[in-house]
Amino acid sequence: MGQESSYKDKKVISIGVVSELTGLTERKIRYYEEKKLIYPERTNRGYRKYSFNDVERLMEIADHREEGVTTKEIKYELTRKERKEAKQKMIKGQINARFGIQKN
Amino acid sequence: MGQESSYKDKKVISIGVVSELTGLTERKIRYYEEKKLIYPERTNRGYRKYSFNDVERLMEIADHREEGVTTKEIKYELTRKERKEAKQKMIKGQINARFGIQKN
DNA sequence: CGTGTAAGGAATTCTGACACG
DNA sequence: CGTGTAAGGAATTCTGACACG
Repeated sequence: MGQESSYKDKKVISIGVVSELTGLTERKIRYYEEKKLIYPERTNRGYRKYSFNDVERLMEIADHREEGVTTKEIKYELTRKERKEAKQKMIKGQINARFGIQKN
Repeated sequence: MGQESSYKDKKVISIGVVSELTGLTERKIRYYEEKKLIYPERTNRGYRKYSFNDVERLMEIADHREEGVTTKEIKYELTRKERKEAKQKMIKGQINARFGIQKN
């Protein structure tokens, strides 16, 4: 429970497949990286690798772009959203620490 | 609940990445496919694509091979295991159909 | 049977740049 | 600013085959 993210976060998808999955051109995907909206990893040889989370994020980005939202604004939104989620996670951690299942 | 498999089953990983993930050579991975131990999909251009499930399966195969189990025997084991899981799933489905949450 | 390897070709991905607006 | 495209090179993947055992 609460740790089913292992697959969703693993960076293993090539840009070509991400392009198919999202409908975005590779050019756009690379551009959003340049603008720090997304952070793929790299293989030894420098090929980009994305996670399913990245794919979802790219689809959100695409939706916003279609509505005319600039990359800068999208970045702001995305960052805000992340802070919020990180906070939720932390609170949950604190609760578990006091009332949750003991680890030993 | 019970349908978190979407990522695990999606075929999106190239053979090169699968090779890194499993430690198997591409030759071996292709051979296991030839022997029907695994069923990757293909991109438009014919490149193999694997799921995380396939990766796990390959690691099981690797373990068995290390112990000297032949591909034929492994295939038998894997098939048996699948039948078992399919059965569980079906039973669960029947229970839900009678006592589970209504769909309409 | 299971796996390595060299072979040749086709498709992928990468970067930096010019273009348009 | 956001995206297309042509450019040249490097790395990936594919198949069929020969090798060994």
